[in-house]
Amino acid sequence: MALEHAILVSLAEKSATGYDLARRFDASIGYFWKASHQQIYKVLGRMERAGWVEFETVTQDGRPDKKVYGLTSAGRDELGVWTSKATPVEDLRSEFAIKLRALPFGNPTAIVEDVRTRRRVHEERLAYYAKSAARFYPDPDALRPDQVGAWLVLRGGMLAEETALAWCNEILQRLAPEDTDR
Amino acid sequence: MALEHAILVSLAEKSATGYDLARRFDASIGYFWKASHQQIYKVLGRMERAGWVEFETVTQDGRPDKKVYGLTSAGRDELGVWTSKATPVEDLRSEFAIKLRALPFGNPTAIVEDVRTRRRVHEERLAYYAKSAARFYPDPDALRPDQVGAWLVLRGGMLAEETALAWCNEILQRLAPEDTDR
DNA sequence: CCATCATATGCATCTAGTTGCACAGCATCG
DNA sequence: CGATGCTGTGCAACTAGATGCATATGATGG
Repeated sequence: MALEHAILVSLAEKSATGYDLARRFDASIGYFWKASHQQIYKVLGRMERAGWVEFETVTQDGRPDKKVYGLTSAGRDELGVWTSKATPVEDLRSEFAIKLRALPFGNPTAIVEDVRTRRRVHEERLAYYAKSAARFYPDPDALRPDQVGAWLVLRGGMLAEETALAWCNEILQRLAPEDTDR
Repeated sequence: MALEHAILVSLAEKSATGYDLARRFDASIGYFWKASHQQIYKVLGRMERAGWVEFETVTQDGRPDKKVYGLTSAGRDELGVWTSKATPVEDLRSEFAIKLRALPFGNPTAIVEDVRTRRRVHEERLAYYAKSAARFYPDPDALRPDQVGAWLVLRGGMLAEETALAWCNEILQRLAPEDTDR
């Protein structure tokens, strides 16, 4: 039920087409919640029928017509209702953890190799978030009030990637201590 | 596709009924991968048809009959194949992150209250993992080789909870600095 | 005596999300 | 000149997982 609300937030920040939303879900919000354009169109239709959003058809020349969606007052109300309810704490769900448990029954060298790959991915993501942070929030102690939420989300992403990285390093230290792994 | 492999690992450790597996998924493995008994029975059936597991029916008196499942050699092979392939790095997916982005459009006091609740949950989980670690692995520097995987998984859980906790504290420091939040 | 819990297995239904495919025009690159 | 990519919207089929319900027996607790 979170995609609905992710879209509400995104449209609250700025009206957009399904296509625009799909691109936002490839960036910014999408760092923490992925969605395909197919899924977005499907949910937008449902939200429109629920009266949370409405659209205006814009004719373009040279390009396909588009539907620009915006929030209705019911949509804004829903954001108030939703943020007033507690969000259940997510359960951990890591396929990789299962793989670690499979160590005694599987292919340890391949698993170590996998950890190295994963470490690289987390390093890249962390670097990317850090770059975004430096670019959009050069002075974190002087944020505009409307920036605080997005900043905290970015911080969450950085913390998560740092932790994932630290975990990879702990694993490598156990499983391949002979290698210089840092 | 991970539940199959979680079950394979669990059965590799020890043969079990669907009911037993469901209980394991309420504990140990289940800290990192939840599954309902319905889902487990469904997947066990599929795995049996695929030839990865086989069962022996055990008649009991006073209790319902049960099917004790164990790995076939094809099942053991599959664990080898699976651990030889890279596991894609999971995308972050946090409904709570969306809620943070909703700060300017929602109910800030309720959100702060939610963060406090979440902090408590993460504290409890961390304490629980730490207790398990102390109990089952009192000396982490002298683990048996077959314990290393499970230990590393537990470490991953602890790191994740510590990070979630740290994030909550950062958020509270921003949104409710007047409170003593530690 | 009734309710609930533990053991034990499963079906039916629904929803969110993935994957594949379709169509249409313009721009850009080789 | 052909291929690819961008803009733009969507349907169809499928899968994993969640939720609700069914059934059977024995033990325990109020």
